[in-house]
Parts: sequence; structure tokens; C-alpha cells
Amino acid sequence: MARKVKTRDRILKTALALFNEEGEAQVSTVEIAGVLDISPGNLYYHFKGKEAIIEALFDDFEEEIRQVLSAPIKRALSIEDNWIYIYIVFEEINDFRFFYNNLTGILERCPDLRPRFARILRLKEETAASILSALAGEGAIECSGAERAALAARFAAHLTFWLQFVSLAGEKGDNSSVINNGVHSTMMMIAPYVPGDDRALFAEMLKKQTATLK
Amino acid sequence: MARKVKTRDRILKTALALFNEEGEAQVSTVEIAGVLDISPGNLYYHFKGKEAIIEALFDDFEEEIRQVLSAPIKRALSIEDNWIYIYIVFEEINDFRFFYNNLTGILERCPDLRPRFARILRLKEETAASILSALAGEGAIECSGAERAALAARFAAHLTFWLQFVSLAGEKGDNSSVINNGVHSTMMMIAPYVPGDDRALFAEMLKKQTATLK
DNA sequence: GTCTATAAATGGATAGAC
DNA sequence: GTCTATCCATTTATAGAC
Repeated sequence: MARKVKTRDRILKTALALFNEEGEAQVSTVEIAGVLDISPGNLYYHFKGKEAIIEALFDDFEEEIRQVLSAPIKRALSIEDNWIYIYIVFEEINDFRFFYNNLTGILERCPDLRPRFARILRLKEETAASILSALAGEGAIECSGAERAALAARFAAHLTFWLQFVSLAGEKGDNSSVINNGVHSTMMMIAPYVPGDDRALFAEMLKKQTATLK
Repeated sequence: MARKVKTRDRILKTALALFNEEGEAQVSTVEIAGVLDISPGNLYYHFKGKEAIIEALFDDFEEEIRQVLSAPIKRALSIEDNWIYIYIVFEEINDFRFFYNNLTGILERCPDLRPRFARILRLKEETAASILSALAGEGAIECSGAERAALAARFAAHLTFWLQFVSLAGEKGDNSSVINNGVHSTMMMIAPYVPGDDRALFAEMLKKQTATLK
């Protein structure tokens, strides 16, 4: 059963790891080939160049993130149930962090990706808006329409950049504690909108969740 | 009186403009020299290389942003007065956007800047915390200590990344309307904490401000 | 599919004349 | 301070053998 892994897939896997570790700009096609112990020529047989590799990696990312972002829209969730989706979004972004660490630079060189990434951002925002709308509908939060719209946009930005912010601010910690920090800070954005009666429960839930996962 | 502008300063000015327009990674020392109509050798007489130029630009940025971030701490301000500082912070970031557009990449190549930038982020957060604390003290907002701390961190991240988010999401608009959008979205983060009586006033103020500046 | 070898282009950097 | 000339290293990319 141990099928031989295709060279194309090995290239993608290795490139992703190197990009995330050293930064995409610091990694050349020669280095990727070197780590894999294949020739540069072989690499160029599979991919036209670094941009082609990045675009192939983006294909994978896009498919996964779209799935995650579409899931919570389908059924209304309680506040308590939403954190798992936030967690998964952060995990995906973390797995693909070389891209998020150099968004502008990469999108300049891969212009095809720009509209696709913009659509992902809008999907993030729409998903957030739809969840907030559901929560407001069932009275779990109290929040005007205008405030919900602004909050949804900030949600999308927060999900997109928080991991980078934490790492730039000089926080130490392994991947999973940083992601938990992200989930916590995201959930805290909802706190002021939770009405008085449930606010204690909400704080309790956040505390428990943080304790469990840290 | 029309003093001749020093070549060193012309290099910095041109490099900043090119970096912001084309992205730092896409601009070579040769190109900078070419635009200035000086030889690459001359450029290297003034700066050891691109990193030295970036670090000199960062010196300027750091000095200005520290000034802005220190100003509002000195005296307590009403909510209405704070927007001008937010506006100026966004303007500074916009003037220096090549750096914010490739934070990770540049900090990898200029490791000296990393702790300095981390300190700026912390200063952003501290300034926000101190303003929030003052506002809470005078009853302009209602917000627990824990919520204030979390909000201050999100403020810092929001100031740092919002312009990039808007541009990546595909919004059109000139510089100043994008910055106004930033100020507005930042102020909206405070809205849920404004107590009932003043909330109408706050909404009114935000609307007026947006109308005036757009 | 994979390799070797090498071309072609670019960018960083310096020496030495003016 | 500034220029010309040049060198070196890196990277992308391709041709052709196996």
C-alpha cells in the first residue's frame, strides 16, 4: 500500500515548509531542489518557476479555507460553538503563513491570486456577518446593524493579521498557544455585545476554554 | 536661500517613493540610482546597500511615530479629541507603507529593526490602554480592566494592519478616503462601551466626522 | 521523469580615476 | 562627491542526454 509519493507533491510539501521557515523571498528554486535531492531541471519540469509553485500551494489553501468558511453559515451556532471554526481558520492561516507574511509582495508577482484572495477576505467578512446576524436574531448578542457590519469587517481583518501581530510584538510561545491566544482575542470582540444576563456565562466560558487549550 | 538638496537626502526621498509604489522587493539599488540620474557607485558611497537605506528611513519613521504616540498620553482627552491622533498614525503608516506591506521580509533582512519595531507596537498598545483607562476613569466608557487590556491590543493591531486589509480587500479610493475609513473603523471599536446616554452623541459625532472628511 | 550542463539576466558591491 | 568600469554571486530558465 505504501505508494511512492509523486515528485510534484514532494516539491509542494518541501517548498511550503521552507517558505514558512525562512520566508518565501529567501528561498530559491535551487534550494528547494537541493533539499529534495533532485536537480533544478527536474523541478522546472514540474513547475514553470517559483510563482507556479506558490499558485499551486494557493489552490490547496483556497479550497480548504473556503470549506471552513462555508461550514458555519449553513447552520446557526451558539456563541460557544463558533470558537472551533475560528480555531481552524487560524490553523489554516498558520499552515500557510509564508503567504500571509508577505501578502503584498506575493500578490504583486502573482497577480492572478489577487482577486482570489480578495474574495476570500470578503467571504470571511460575509461569514462573520452571517453569524453575527444569527446571534443577534436569537438574542445572544445586542448589536445594531451598522455595528454588526463594522464588527464583521474587523473580524475578517483580525483573523487575517492577528498571528502576524503577535509574532511581531515579540511574544514567545509555540504554535498552538499562539493560536489559542488568537481564538481568545477574537472571541473577546463579541464580549461587549453580550447582554447583561449572559455576560457572566460568556466570561466563564472564555476562561474555561483558554484553560483547557493552553 | 534655496540650499542645494544633499544627495543623501535625495536618495532617501526617491527610495521611499519607489518602495511605496513598486514594493521594496521590486526595487534595486541600481534602479534607485537610475531614477536619480546618479551612478550606482555614488549611491554606494552614501549607503552600504539597500538595508542601510531602509534603516535610515526607519529612523525617520520611528522618530515621528513615537512623537505622535506619546502626545495623547500626556493629557487626558475626550473621545472626540482622540480621532486626530488616530488620523495622524494612519497617515504616518501610509507614508511608510512599503515597510508595513512587507514587515516579515524586511525584518528578516534588517534584524536590528525587529526589537525597535516591536517596541513601537507595544507603545501603540500602551498608548491605547492609557487613553482607555482615562476614558473609563471619567465615565466616558464602561469597560472592565480585562476588556480594556484586550481592546488595547486589538487597537494596536488594527492601526497596524487596517490600511493593508482595505487595500487587499479590493476597495478603491484615494489615500485620504482610505485613511478616513481607517479612523472611522477604529472609533467604532469604542462604540459598544459608550454608556447609553452618550451613545447617541457618539454615533452623531462619528457620522459628522465621516461626512466632513470624506 | 530525471539528470547534467550551461546560458542569460540581474543585483550587489568595489576599485580607482576625476 | 561623483563617475566609469568591472567583478562576483545568485537565480531563473532551458537544451539535450539518459
